[in-house]
Amino acid sequence: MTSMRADAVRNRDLVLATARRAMAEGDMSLQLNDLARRAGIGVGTVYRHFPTRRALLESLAEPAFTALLDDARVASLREDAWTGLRQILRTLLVQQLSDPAFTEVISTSPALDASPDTTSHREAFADLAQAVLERARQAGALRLDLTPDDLHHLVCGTAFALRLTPDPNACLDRYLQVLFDGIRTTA
Amino acid sequence: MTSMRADAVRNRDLVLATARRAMAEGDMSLQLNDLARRAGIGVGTVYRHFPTRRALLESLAEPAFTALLDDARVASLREDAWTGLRQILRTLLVQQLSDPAFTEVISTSPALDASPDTTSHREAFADLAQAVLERARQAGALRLDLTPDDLHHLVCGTAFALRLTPDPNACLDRYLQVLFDGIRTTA
DNA sequence: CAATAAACGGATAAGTCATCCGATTAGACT
DNA sequence: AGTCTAATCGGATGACTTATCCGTTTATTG
Repeated sequence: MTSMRADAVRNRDLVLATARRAMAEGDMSLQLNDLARRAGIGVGTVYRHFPTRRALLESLAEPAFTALLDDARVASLREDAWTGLRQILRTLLVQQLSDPAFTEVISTSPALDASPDTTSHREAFADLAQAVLERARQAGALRLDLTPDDLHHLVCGTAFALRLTPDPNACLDRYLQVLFDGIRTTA
Repeated sequence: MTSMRADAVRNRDLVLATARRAMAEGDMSLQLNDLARRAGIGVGTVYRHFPTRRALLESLAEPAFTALLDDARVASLREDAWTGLRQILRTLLVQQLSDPAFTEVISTSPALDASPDTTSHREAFADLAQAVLERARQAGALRLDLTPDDLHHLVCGTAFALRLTPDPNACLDRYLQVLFDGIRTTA
């Protein structure tokens, strides 16, 4: 079994924790040198664990992805496909509002150099979303000209709109409603 | 009359042209040092005309703003307020798809250090939009819980969604329709 | 407790940002 | 045309950020 050395694990977690703290303080720059200094470890160590800003982002987004998947699994089992779809859309918005790293990962085309974890999370979610979407379509009232990708883009767009807002959480359900009404078939 | 020196005007235009060329080539970084080199003028000259990346962006966005205003004036005079509103929303999307600088300016809260031109353009547009919105509301069928700002955010969100797309122009009218249906009153 | 592969850390080369100020020049005035 | 001067120019430069490399240290294994 090829496991990581204890100090490596410790330092990796330390970087992640420091990065989260920095983001919570409003510093989105995620400068790896700066994180190293803040975490009290060497720059080389940080760069070894996270060769790029992007790699760090994906690791930061990991828990949000897990939460999203858990939620989507529940949602996909709901009796009413529309309710399930709504729940998934809402969770996507909520996660984006609460986690900038997740936002950046989910709002970007799957990168070629993405971590295996990120890729598999994306695929797992895409499958769940597609299933719910399919059921919702069969239940009627979903626009015919919307692909799963379209919906993905539109949700990210709605999250973007919310971020422009002075109080995103206050606007969440209103904007979600606009999106939701928009993806119904027009009479 | 306090006019600019001829060489100053020339160099300013040169920087703008160089920046546009760079953006057309897909380089969004707008590094002022780099632009200076490309334009064949001194760094100091570039920084004098455009102290920040933001100032440059606003100048680049100027023509798009003018086009938007021209269009909005026409739209606001239309018989049918809904048609006018739709036209304005569409133009906002089209301009954002064709001009990244405009996109960045319009998708941002009015900055305190914004140029007078940008500020007055924004205000003029806000007035026109508000008027059309008001008429559309009276014509019925517009959600009651949407402020002009909400609509602004949602349009920028839709533009963001379009940018995630492989072929934004192909999706434009589809996504616009989703937005448009979303802002109607639900039955 | 040695052996060693893995991980550490920080000096540093390369690249970017933005300012400052001596040199230059456009435009006004004679 | 020639002179003056305030406006503009340009690039050397210092501060800052990025990312690598490699000698040193340490966790793990038997």
